[in-house]
Amino acid sequence: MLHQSDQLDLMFQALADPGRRLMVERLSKGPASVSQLAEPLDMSLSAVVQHLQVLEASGLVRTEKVGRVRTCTIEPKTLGQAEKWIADRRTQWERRLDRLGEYLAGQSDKPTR
Amino acid sequence: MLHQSDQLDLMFQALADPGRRLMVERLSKGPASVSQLAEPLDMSLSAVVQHLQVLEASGLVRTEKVGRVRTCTIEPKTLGQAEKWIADRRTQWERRLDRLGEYLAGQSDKPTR
DNA sequence: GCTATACTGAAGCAATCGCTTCACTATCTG
DNA sequence: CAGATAGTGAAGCGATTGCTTCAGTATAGC
Repeated sequence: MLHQSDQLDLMFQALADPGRRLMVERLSKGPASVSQLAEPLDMSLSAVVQHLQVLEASGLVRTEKVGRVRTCTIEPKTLGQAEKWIADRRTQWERRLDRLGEYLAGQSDKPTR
Repeated sequence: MLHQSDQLDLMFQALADPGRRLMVERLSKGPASVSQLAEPLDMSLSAVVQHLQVLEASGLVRTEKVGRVRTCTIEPKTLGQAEKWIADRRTQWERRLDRLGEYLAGQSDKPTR
């Protein structure tokens, strides 16, 4: 079983590369073959396949081979997990700021008693 | 000037480490000193400082030194940028699925004419 | 069956990462 | 001033990354 934290490691690591992000951007427009993913990238096909393996291991992309072409699809659920982690931290911070604001407002309503 | 893509590289790279994520989680609850950030982590203070530099370079954390203690704060705006990139990809994919669904529904309304 | 296509796998290699230790510098506190 | 505290900086080192090339396999189309 894969721990939640390890999963996040793999996801963020996968997204930390501009080439891999480009692949994800391409896939968010619809499924694509390996060669289609490789086309805009200035590197060997082997390198692209290695990037693809990183994306697949992270769960961000699912692939299936039919005949000689491997078709790649985005996995929005996994993308959603990364999104949620970030959103949780951000909203936690913002709620803290709100509470702090209320506290300060309370202080100015009731000044040095 | 820092390109948008480079910025995302640094952010996702920064978030790809469990120790650094723990620091961000801690900071989302409120500002902290370097030693406070280090406390739950099983590594030298030097290592923590290095992680902190990664977080700072990514723009996710801002720090300020007063006297001998450096206080670290989260930067929710940067966090929001990473969140937005993910959300954009996910919703783009989901809109595509919706359009596909409508198309298929249209097909079944008007079957093999 | 022959050739082109679409990958696949392994080895190798330079660059970067995530630490460590050790030595050092400020800044409080009594 | 003497010590304790909080962090800084550099060197070093093994592991991981991001490629490359080269050699191979499995389909597809003629």
